[in-house]
Amino acid sequence: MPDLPFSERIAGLDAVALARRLIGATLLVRGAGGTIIETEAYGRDDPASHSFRGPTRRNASMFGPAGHAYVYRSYGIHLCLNVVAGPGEAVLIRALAPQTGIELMQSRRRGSPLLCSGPGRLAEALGIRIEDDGAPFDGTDFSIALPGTPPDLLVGPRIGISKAQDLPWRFGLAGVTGLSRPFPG
DNA sequence: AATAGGATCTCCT
DNA sequence: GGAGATCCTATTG
Repeated sequence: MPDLPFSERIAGLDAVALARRLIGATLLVRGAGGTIIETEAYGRDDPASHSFRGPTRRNASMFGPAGHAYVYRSYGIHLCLNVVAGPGEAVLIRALAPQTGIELMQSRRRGSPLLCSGPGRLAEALGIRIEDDGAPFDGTDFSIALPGTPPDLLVGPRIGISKAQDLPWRFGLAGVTGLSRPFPG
């Protein structure tokens, strides 16, 4: 049984479906990574999404092919890593359970024990660069392996947004440490 | 434990 | 000019 490419395995999923599917997946970026334990979905007609007002230079890759990266600069300082779903839709990767390349990630994080808990920390630990915007998850530099069986999910409202705060579009892996924040409830 | 300020990019009004 | 899908450090209760 040949593996289907990642882009074909997620074809047709909207951001919410992809955000749920990515929990428990293994993300590797140039030899560093781990298990995805926290994601958020951002939709096309979603006031909290960068795509809400249509394409700009920054968000162009959100309107590009599904299964590629959308990397943007946050608050002028940090980078954040997303996986593009349908047109204008993406999934923000907010936390990993580190597994591979831990020493490399520790050195990039300058000894902080919080390696990959939070989108900015995760991007720094993985060595994400702004030039990675638009890169495919095809095994060249970026790869994602989806989990065999669906894990138990935590669901809650998204973090750090001021609009559409009621949507339960944040997802987490149940029973783990390392989430960027606890889930309510 | 909680709060406040700084870093300084991209888009919007 | 101001806000934002953030994080770190310092200071206060």
